[in-house]
Amino acid sequence: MGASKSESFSTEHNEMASLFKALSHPARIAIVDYLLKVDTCICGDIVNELPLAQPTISQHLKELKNANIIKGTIEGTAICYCINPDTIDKIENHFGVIRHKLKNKCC
Amino acid sequence: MGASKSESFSTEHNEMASLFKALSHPARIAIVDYLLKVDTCICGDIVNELPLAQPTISQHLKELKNANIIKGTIEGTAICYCINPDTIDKIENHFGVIRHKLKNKCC
DNA sequence: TTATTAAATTGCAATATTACAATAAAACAA
DNA sequence: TTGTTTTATTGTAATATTGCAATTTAATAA
Repeated sequence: MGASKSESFSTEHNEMASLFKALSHPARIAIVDYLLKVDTCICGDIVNELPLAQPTISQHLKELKNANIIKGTIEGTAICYCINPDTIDKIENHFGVIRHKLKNKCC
Repeated sequence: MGASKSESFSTEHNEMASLFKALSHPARIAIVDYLLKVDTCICGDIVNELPLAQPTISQHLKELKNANIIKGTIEGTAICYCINPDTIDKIENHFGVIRHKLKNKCC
């Protein structure tokens, strides 16, 4: 068909897939990387940093926000985006579990 | 347009995005999960485990293989798939770096 | 050789994603 | 109020992904 059969999979599997989908575009990886580089949380200049138009950046930010990977705080006219450490921990932990399960295996 | 402007981003950013894209579908998360559950590396019954047709599973396995998340070994008529620990380490390390960089920040 | 079994490939339809021009909305300044 | 700045939304075109029936390939067995 074309639509992914998400209803056939567990909530857990769908949630992890959604998190990874949010990170599955180089622009969104670059945005996360940029947010880590900038000391102050002042944002909006992400548009100046990346070679994409403002609506495109806005769309990518929305997806990162929906996935809880970043948070946005309104500061006057601007919006201050920053990374949500909880979600980073969640993903890192997922791989920690995988690595742990792998320990008892050969291949 | 529609195509992602991957040439505008660094190799590093594109590589990480590719890894996450490979994990951005619940069926592929479920495959990885299943490979972790099964003691012996005997595979092919992934098709019996998941509610998807054989060609669809084959396609998902191909994507996981291309991303180096799993490896396939030919065993007679069957193919034995298993997880590539190196790639898991690589991804986990990526989040380790992020978490480390986050330590020196507030939000 | 002819089955049989397991997995990959092809072709196609349905749906999703990406990118951006144009526009709108929201907050503030003059 | 009118302007300015910043971000979001809408609409649309190009491209990518998903899923599967039908078929093919590859390895082995009879």
